[in-house]
Amino acid sequence: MARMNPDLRRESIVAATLAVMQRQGIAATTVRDVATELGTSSGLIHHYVTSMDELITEAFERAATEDLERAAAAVSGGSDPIDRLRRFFESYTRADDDSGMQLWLDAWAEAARRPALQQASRRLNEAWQRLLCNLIKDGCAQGVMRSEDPEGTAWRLLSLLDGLTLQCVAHGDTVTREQVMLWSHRAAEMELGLPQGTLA
Amino acid sequence: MARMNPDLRRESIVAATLAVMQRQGIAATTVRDVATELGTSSGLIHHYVTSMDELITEAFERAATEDLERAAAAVSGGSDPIDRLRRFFESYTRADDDSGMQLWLDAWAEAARRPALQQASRRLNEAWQRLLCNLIKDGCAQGVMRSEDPEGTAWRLLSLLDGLTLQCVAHGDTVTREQVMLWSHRAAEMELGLPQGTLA
DNA sequence: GGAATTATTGGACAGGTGCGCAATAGTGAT
DNA sequence: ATCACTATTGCGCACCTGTCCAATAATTCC
Repeated sequence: MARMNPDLRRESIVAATLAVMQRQGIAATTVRDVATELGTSSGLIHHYVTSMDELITEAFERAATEDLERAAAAVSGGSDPIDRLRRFFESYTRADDDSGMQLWLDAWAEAARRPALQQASRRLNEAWQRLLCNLIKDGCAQGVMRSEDPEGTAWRLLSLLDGLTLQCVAHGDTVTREQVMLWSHRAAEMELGLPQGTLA
Repeated sequence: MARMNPDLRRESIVAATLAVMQRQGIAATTVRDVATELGTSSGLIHHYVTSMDELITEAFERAATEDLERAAAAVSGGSDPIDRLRRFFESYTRADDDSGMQLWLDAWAEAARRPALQQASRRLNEAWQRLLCNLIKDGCAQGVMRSEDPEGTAWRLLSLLDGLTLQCVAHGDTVTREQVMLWSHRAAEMELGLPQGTLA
């Protein structure tokens, strides 16, 4: 393989790791698979990374951070709090792609056994909650939403979304994507004192 | 190891597998670990079981089925629908033990890659939903609960519980057990038209 | 140009994996 | 007491795992 700028090489290794993780799952991702994905030797991976655990954590962190930033960007483009909330739900339930949620399922399951991964997973989950929570606080300040406990409201809406989406991704069709959308919209309307159908 | 009745031996193998799974996680459960747990040789396991996948699926199915039956028994001991619903929540959030939920996290993550496990996980998830759904229908028929869509209500309450409990188990304390209890109670009261505090 | 640096290779290492199989040792029937 | 039966053993097989390291090749600096 052609010699490459160290920073770019590191990038490409993380990207390849992520691709393998999404295809095979976190637990089944090996150094050799990453090397093959990249078209290089396995020794090269360890020249840039001290352990497999570190690499996996970094790849997960990268993917989850990008998803979060994409959502934050979509939200901040909204014209008002209601519109921003609508955009939040849209970017959370990306109908075209299960692999993002599958990665989260893997991370939650592995968290108990991989401290570094747990830390990353926890930090990013809290960041999602904060994004939603700030959005709600804004809506309350502007008088278009009502919530006695924005922190709790954010956790409840996020957990409902997680629980419902989980059913879609893990089991196929116990719950449909349309139901996830409809039900989480209605829950948000109830929680925030919005007229039914506001988010539809 | 002493010779044993084949049926009992099979039982003991599944039980040992479950113990290892709860300690180390589904993905990290090996034939040799099960044999050691049991105090026998690894060859014996394969004399009763054709593949490791089959064994793991069977052990998960066993554990989840027992949990479900325990919950069903607790529920059916309730004096009226409200009491039964209270018992449902109590048996779902067993504060003393994370290992049950950890097993579900593992199962949901592995489901996409292990068809047999997916089938079991899905079937048992649906059975939990049915237990709750029947409880709600009963309550509606007796006029003490209100729900336009018991099926959907059951999925929403279950998913909220899953999403919240997931945070407890995977991340430690992003959400506390008290919050899981309080918030799921309140959600049920809202969904079913019960006065606030009915389930406390 | 030559020299120093370092990205990259490919294989060695110790250990772990599921599975299969001949040999052994209990058990119950005759 | 001898038989057929089978539960149980313990090891062998081929393969996979993360990690390490000497050798090689490409690059940069002087």
